[in-house]
Amino acid sequence: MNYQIELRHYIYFLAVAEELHFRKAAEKLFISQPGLSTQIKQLENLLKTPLFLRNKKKVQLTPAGVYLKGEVEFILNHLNQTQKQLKLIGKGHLGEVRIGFLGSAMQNVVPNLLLDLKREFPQVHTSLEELSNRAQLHAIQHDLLDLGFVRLSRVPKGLHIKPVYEDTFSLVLPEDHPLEEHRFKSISQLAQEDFILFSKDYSPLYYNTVISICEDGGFRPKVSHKSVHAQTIFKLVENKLGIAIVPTALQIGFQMKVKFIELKKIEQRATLSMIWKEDNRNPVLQNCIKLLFD
Amino acid sequence: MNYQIELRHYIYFLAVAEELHFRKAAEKLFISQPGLSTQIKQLENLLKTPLFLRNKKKVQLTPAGVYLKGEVEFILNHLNQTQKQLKLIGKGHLGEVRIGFLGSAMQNVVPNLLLDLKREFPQVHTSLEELSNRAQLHAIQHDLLDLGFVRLSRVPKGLHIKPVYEDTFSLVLPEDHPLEEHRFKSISQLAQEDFILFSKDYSPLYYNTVISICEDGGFRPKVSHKSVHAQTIFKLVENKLGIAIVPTALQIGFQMKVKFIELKKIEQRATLSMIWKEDNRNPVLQNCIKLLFD
DNA sequence: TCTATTTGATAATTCATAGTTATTAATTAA
DNA sequence: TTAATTAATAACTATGAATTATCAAATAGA
Repeated sequence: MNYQIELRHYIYFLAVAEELHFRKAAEKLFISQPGLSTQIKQLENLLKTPLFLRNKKKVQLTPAGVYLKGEVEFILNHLNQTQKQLKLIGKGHLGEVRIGFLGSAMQNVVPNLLLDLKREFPQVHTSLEELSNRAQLHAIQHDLLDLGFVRLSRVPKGLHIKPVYEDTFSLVLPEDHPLEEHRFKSISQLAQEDFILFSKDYSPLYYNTVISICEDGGFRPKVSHKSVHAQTIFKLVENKLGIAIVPTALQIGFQMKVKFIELKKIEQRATLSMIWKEDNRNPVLQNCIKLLFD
Repeated sequence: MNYQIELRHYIYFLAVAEELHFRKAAEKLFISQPGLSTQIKQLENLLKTPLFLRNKKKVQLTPAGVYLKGEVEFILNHLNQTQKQLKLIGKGHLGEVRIGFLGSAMQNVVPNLLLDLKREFPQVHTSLEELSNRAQLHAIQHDLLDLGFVRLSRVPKGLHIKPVYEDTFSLVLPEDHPLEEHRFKSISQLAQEDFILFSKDYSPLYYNTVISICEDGGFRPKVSHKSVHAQTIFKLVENKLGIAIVPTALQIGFQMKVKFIELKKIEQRATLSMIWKEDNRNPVLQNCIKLLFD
């Protein structure tokens, strides 16, 4: 007499409480009547409370039995519901992804992903945070983030990286700059200008790419300012403190007195990549990755 | 592979989820480690969802596991409470309510409720526990508590909140403090004093209210100490380590060398609210709620 | 009153499986 | 490299759930 109450006891109890008849309840449970009788008696012993009054020809619930019936119904329901939810979570149809991104990813890739997610898995929550490349790396490695959108060519061990979007670069010039789009031939025309760039720290890949675009044009750019915000860079250009080269996607969504000249012929591209941790087991993440490659 | 999930599985799961270590969990359960391993694996098969990530030296919960842990905590607590209630009913008592409260509720609201309960339902048992706002929220959500008395303005989904008592605030000053009640005009007279407050963690609403009382008086209070016990706060004031602002009800029942000045003109009030879970099934709880609103 | 029938409980038995011990493979730390 | 520690696997043991067979008590019909 040293055992434990199990769900079996409650399930059997509920059957008897519903049928008020041991043989019928046993049939419904596909077990024999004596087995049921002993299990119910066991339950009563374990709870130290009689649940049924049986006077040989009539079975009825005690007040304690009535109370327990209600509770058992509730608990078994709750357990069922829990199991259903659990399966959804396991399949990634229910849950949360935490996404980090560079400002320039917000023009295009991230909003599309969010729309697709909403459509396919309406039960999935997303949390979004604009972060630098470096901050995203750190957050992903420390499990503060599931998915990042960065401009990097390589990534530390343990992380995956996959390019998702390639963009040309565009020149950013003050509106009244003498150089017009139809007269633009080569980057070398800008050898004497001051350049404003995203800081090397914010995105080393971007930084080096811009430098190499200029070097391919035969000069080393004079860098006058560095910034981490597109807004700031455009403002500086507007005020004629220099010119800039940025991923083309960035020009959407800003109202500034600047003009853009897309560098179509230049082979360097701004590559936006998706990064995540190899052993991240968030099932929602797997669905995000699938969504982005179908 | 045709068996059923039993409570045993959930109890074992919870132990592993808490320890994140199979051997230690097995010890706590007084069973062998291999037995535990097979039961957990069985549970995962039955639920068709992995609950743990085990890479031989580290055990951690999957998102599904995290969810299940919360649910299992709730269900096991609920079952425990049901068994307790059942025994009381079996003995002819009506049941039990478990009440949590902030210290300041003990001066007034809670004792009255207890007296009313005793008069109307002498068969009902009560268990009382002094807890912080946060601890009460947690306990109510996990069915460790039926009713809480807190100072909060809002409450998570699934819980009900109802204000039960509004109190003015009072200044607490050392007995020989130069400021006398009849010469008190405005809180701004105290701009230079050090303040002792209940810690923000204990009751964020209280904390912010006191800060805003001072800011309405035109200054930002210097906070020198924080505490979670009225006793301690009064002792600190007595020893001239600062002054305090507390709900007026608190002054009853302490013998200290401090004086109180009620802030009658100040619009902020200390609101004590009652909270409970929407789907709490304790029948006695409904009676408590009725008692407090008649 | 005497059967016949139906109820839940008891007794003896069987058998499924929870839990055991012994061992292994993988990982980390020294 | 070795030593120590982890969780998983394999073979087994023994607990106790469930079975069959039976009983005693209650009801209903003749």
